[in-house]
Amino acid sequence: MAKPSKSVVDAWIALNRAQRYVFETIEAELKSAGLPPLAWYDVLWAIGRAPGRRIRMAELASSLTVSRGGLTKLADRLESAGLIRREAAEDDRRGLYAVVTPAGEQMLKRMWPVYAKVLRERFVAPIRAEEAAVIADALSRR
Amino acid sequence: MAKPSKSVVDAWIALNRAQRYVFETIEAELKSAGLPPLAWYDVLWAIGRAPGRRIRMAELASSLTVSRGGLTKLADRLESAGLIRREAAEDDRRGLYAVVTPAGEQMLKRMWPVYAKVLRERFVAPIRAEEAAVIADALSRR
DNA sequence: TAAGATTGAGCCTTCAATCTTG
DNA sequence: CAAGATTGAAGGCTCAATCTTA
Repeated sequence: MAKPSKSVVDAWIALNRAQRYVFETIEAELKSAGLPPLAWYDVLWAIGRAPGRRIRMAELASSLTVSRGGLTKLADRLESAGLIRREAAEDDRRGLYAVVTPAGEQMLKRMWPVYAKVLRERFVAPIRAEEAAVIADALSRR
Repeated sequence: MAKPSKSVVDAWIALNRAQRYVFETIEAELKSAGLPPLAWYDVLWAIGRAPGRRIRMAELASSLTVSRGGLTKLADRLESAGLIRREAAEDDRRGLYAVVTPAGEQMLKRMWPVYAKVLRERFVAPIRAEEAAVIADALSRR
């Protein structure tokens, strides 16, 4: 029974370290700029991407790979901060649409440069562009 | 000011998805085999790697990239389960060494096949070996 | 006063139970 | 009864405060 070779385990460890390192740097930079955590960016971005710039809670949860209960509470925090709104679905009274408010749009624009800067300095710079392409391609293949 | 190109952001997103996917599969397989979470494996493995097969709490924490407080509690759980032991350091009465018990060694041996199987099937198979090498190399370069 | 380790508070997440509507 | 969403309980993490020894 073939075990994963050492280099594969190394790749897995490296994947974890790299992910953690970049993520923690982004979080630290956002915090020191007085901005909300990356998870908030993801929510705002995912809603904005959806057709009609609105999305059902359940669908948003699965696109963010977070549990439904988790999204409900995450959305509560964003809504308290005035960055999103939940609107009743006109055709299905069980459902809600998440929508980005103007303040949410603003926040997205303020967060992006910080986020982008970290990706540029800690992800693009140390990892060459061609490698990034290989990684993106390989990791997407599932 | 150059923004990260689309492919770099794609690589970052892919990195996150891949890491999460493999991690969650490992956790699910361990759980369904009645075994402890991956974090426990990491602790046991890190102690076993250290010179003398023992390691100070603070050093263990930093090698696992977890906070000291977090490690104290994680170690509490492993110790309650009889997998590790904390021994007083003979030369510095402030310090403790974490040591793996025989039951801990056993556990490591039971967890590895499950862990390895997921890496083989979900990480090695979809990502080709040469790519894994590129990824390991690129991601380690920091 | 600093360093090793632990503790308590607070935050965020998941899971299972609940409520409402289809 | 099933599906969308929320709620409460429990688990685990971080941070700051604390205790002990150097």
